[in-house]
Amino acid sequence: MYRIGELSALCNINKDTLRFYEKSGLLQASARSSAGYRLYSEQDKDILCFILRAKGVGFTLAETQELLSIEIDKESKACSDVKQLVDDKLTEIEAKIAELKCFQKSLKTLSNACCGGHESAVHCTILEALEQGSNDVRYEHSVRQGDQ
Amino acid sequence: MYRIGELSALCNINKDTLRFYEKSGLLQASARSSAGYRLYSEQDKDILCFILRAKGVGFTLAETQELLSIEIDKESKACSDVKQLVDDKLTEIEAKIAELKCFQKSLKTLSNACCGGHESAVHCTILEALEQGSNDVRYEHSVRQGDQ
DNA sequence: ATAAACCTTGGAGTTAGGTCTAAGGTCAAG
DNA sequence: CTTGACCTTAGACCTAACTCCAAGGTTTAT
Ligand SMILES: [Zn+2]
Ligand SMILES: [Zn+2]
Ligand SMILES: [Zn+2]
Ligand SMILES: [Zn+2]
Repeated sequence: MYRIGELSALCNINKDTLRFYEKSGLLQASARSSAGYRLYSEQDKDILCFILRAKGVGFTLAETQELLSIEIDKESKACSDVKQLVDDKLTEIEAKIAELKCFQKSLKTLSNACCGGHESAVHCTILEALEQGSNDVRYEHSVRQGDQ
Repeated sequence: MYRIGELSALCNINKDTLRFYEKSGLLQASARSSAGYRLYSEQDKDILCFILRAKGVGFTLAETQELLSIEIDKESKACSDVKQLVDDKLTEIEAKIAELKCFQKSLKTLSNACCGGHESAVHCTILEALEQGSNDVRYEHSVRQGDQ
């Protein structure tokens, strides 16, 4: 059995996080010492690793909880249940990627149009674009690109 | 001059958000009526649009504040100041995209290995991968892929 | 004159995932 | 028998960007 400090060191996670997971219903220590110290079994450690791996592929704690409840009662659950969680997450992640790529594209356009020099920002195309929301970004200050 | 409800309708934003922006130091109404109602000028509206556009390319309110402080005092600021903000944001966004793509790749691997059928999840490769963290995902249940 | 629709303020609540603090109990070494 | 490292709890605090609420004042229309 591991005490909280041992398990946290072993799995490279904050002790408070472990207590937080307990409070959140993700991971209960399977025993307590006579003094009330949490005692984690090998199986508890395995569950923690499961949680950390789920987190490592992007699942929230609530989703991890769902996965865990399937894991604990595998026999009565189907592959489709598990795959659904993964595929939903994938859809969500892909939507986020799309949004970020949209930001990226806009930012690149802004960055490319700005000379980035030490001239006054009075004619900065970035500021102009944010003022007017125009998409026809023109190059400013008659400076050739490529000096960056 | 616009009252808060007019400006919020015009720019499609919650009135509370406008008050929140004021409290955050982003946008002050340039006048108040005798009854204490906020009165926004055309210029205030322009600043709000600036804020919303900055938000639209991924800037946080704090970053937008920085952009705004440059915008307000353009003469003494340089293009490099503005471009730096954009490029820093771009770097941050690209890091996030990279992280999400990593999640995406892992999730795709998991999804592809799972049959997604109505068999019991006892031998589900997704659960196995999360239990053991193995990367050698094998296909389960001897089911051919492609029936999805 | 009264109801509906508007506005004000301060402050609390939300989500997610922790992180930290205070006040105190326990355990092993020297 | 004391020091230091460890553990306990409840509960506050953090970020970000809102969103909502209560209690009350104002404006406008009928
Ligand atoms: Zn320039
Ligand atoms: Zn510029
Ligand atoms: Zn299967
Ligand atoms: Zn499966």
